Amino acid sequence: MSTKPYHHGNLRDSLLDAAAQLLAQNGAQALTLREVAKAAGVSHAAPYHHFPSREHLLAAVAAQAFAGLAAAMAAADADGARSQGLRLMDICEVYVEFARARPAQFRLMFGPLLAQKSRYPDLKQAAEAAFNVLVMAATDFDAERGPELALTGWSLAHGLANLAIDEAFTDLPIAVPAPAVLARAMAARMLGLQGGVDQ
Amino acid sequence: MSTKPYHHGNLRDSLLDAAAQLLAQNGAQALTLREVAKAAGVSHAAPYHHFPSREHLLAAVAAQAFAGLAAAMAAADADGARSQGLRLMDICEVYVEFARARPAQFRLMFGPLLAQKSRYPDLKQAAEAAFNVLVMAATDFDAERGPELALTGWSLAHGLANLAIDEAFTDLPIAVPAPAVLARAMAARMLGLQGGVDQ
DNA sequence: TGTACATCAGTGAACGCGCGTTCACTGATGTAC
DNA sequence: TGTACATCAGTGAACGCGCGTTCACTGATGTAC
Repeated sequence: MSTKPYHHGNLRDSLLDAAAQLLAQNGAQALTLREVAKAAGVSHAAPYHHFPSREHLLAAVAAQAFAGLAAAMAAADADGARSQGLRLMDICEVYVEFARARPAQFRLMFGPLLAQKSRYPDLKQAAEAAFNVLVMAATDFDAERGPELALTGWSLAHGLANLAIDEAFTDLPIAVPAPAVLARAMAARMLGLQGGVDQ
Repeated sequence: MSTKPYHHGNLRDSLLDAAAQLLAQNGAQALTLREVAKAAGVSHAAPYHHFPSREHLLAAVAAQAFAGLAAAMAAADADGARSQGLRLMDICEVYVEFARARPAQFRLMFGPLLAQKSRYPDLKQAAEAAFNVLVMAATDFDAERGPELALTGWSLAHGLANLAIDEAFTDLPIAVPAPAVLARAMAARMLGLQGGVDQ
């Protein structure tokens, strides 16, 4: 494996991996096709055999990220030992922590660059699958108000996530708990629960 | 005034105006110093007599935008005929509508480009002033839980605003009310009010 | 009121840079017979 | 099993582009005396 074959064999996946890693390091702005190709060990024109343009590559990276977010939320929802309310709080916390752990991915997923998701069917499908995890969990909690709760919880977690990764909470004139704590407390209040962290 | 004097007289303000307009049209990404200078009717090197760099110009634009947001929120809070709860709902609605009316400005204000606001004291001050409007309104509603309510309301409105301008609500498998309606309903639920739009 | 002169606010040419994308090409692979 | 050949997946040079920034300059302004 130390020799470098002319044909890579799995270049598409290698490019995606390299892009995801560069994205995490430098942000979407600085993610250039040439750097991705270099990180994958191929010439800078090679990616064009696998992606029609830089934006298509970014869309594929975003789709993978949505799959990861959906899996993390589904895992939080699957812990059957906890009440459905606590599971929803878990989901919100997972959402916020996902953003904090991968801020550049998170911005790419929801940001303006890929706003027209209908241009990338795989991306659109992945985004909807993630949202559906939340809708179903909220419907399990309250069959009637499910969609409304999902929208509210999403807004809450999304706002918190964005404010946290954009450093809006630093140097604020009031005391601000850690994002994960905030996420649970806000979710609890939204659900009409007592709002404690450990119940 | 139709003649063009060698000395502009008020170029700094003209550049800010031109930048704000170009920002609204094309987004921060496409806002180049050269375009701003052209829109203001000067050569592309002239801005350097007023701003040390492109980023400083953007920071000044963002500071102005924060002042506008603070003023809009303060106006919503100043309607003394309404209960403090309704005023908080107004503030949330104003926040979301501000984002929808000026999405590029909104992204610039909170986005990663200007995340380190301490590098731009005027910007930092303007951002804090806007936040303080919300904190004070929340404290008027509930003296003890003021800061907590402000953080929750901010997250809610911020998430809603971002999701709305990033088109996350289009083509969703569930019905989604208009952002302004959502903002009021979510704020009402957060405050423990009955949640109607007109009360 | 004039005048010398420092300072300020413009101009326009030029620099270096890295980017996305295209192109003709070449080496490797797979398959029909 | 061989062989001819189409197809695929790379290479590396080149293109055009627009950007932020720098620089020497020049015209306008203001002020001390």
